[in-house]
Amino acid sequence: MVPRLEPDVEIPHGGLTIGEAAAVCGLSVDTLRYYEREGLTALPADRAPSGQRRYFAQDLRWLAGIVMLRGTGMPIRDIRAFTEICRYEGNEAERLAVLEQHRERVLEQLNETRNHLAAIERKIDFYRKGVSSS
Amino acid sequence: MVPRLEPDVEIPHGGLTIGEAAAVCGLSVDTLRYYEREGLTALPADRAPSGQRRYFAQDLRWLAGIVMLRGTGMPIRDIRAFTEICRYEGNEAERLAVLEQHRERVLEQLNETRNHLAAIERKIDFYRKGVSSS
DNA sequence: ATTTGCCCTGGAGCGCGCTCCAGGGGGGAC
DNA sequence: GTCCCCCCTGGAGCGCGCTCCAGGGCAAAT
Repeated sequence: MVPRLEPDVEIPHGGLTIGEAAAVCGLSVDTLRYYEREGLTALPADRAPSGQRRYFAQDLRWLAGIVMLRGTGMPIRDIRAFTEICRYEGNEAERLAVLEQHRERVLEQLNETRNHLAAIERKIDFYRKGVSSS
Repeated sequence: MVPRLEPDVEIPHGGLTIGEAAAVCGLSVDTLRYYEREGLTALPADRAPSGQRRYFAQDLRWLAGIVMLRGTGMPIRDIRAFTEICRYEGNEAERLAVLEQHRERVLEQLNETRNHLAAIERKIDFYRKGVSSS
């Protein structure tokens, strides 16, 4: 299952079920529940009278953010910490610091990947020459 | 411990001990033994008469390759398979195919990371404006 | 009324990639 | 000799991020 972001999805009045929300953000139902248990959601999901979770636009937006952070390798525990500080207002500077620090790590990682990739491409070239000339 | 490649390292006549080799390629001693057990080395490492492993230039070059593949996210089992086919000669085309396929995956992953990163940077900009204007 | 399908919870299980440990063996420095 | 440090093996343990399961419920469709 590939996480993705579907920014303009029609949300019915009663909200989306967990299955629908999962489909929208490209996560599994189990993962969504797991994230909630782990404190990665701003608030526990709303419940229908029957006890089923219901997801609304802001939930999906938050989830999209989590998908980005996870997709760039931020560990669950760090996302939990970030979520934690996002619960209160007035600490935007702190949020900014977390994001900027994460950005640095991602850039480093991107760089390393590019270097490794270059090495792999050198190897590919090597084999291409060998294969084509044989 | 950060994996790295140290292409021109002086190798004494008797080869490097596992600790030295680990230091050179930026892996732990345990990891080196683990890789060998898992069949990620071209051949089991040479042994000194005492039974200790000894690493030579070609071992380090092979390990550097593994570091690149791991560093770009290739799973252990795939590296094992690749190592397997590299044990025989005459299947350079197959090796090439594996590397090219891996290259594709890495490029995809790189792209996704870049997209997520862009989203994170938009968020950063958002907070920067908010923070600086408050 | 029964079937079907998705939902719930708590908790166990799993695949990955190491990492650590116990128990033991050189082998060089002092 | 005796430290001390690094090496060996086999096997257990671990942190992560899910993923799956049992046992049960609601509710719309047939």
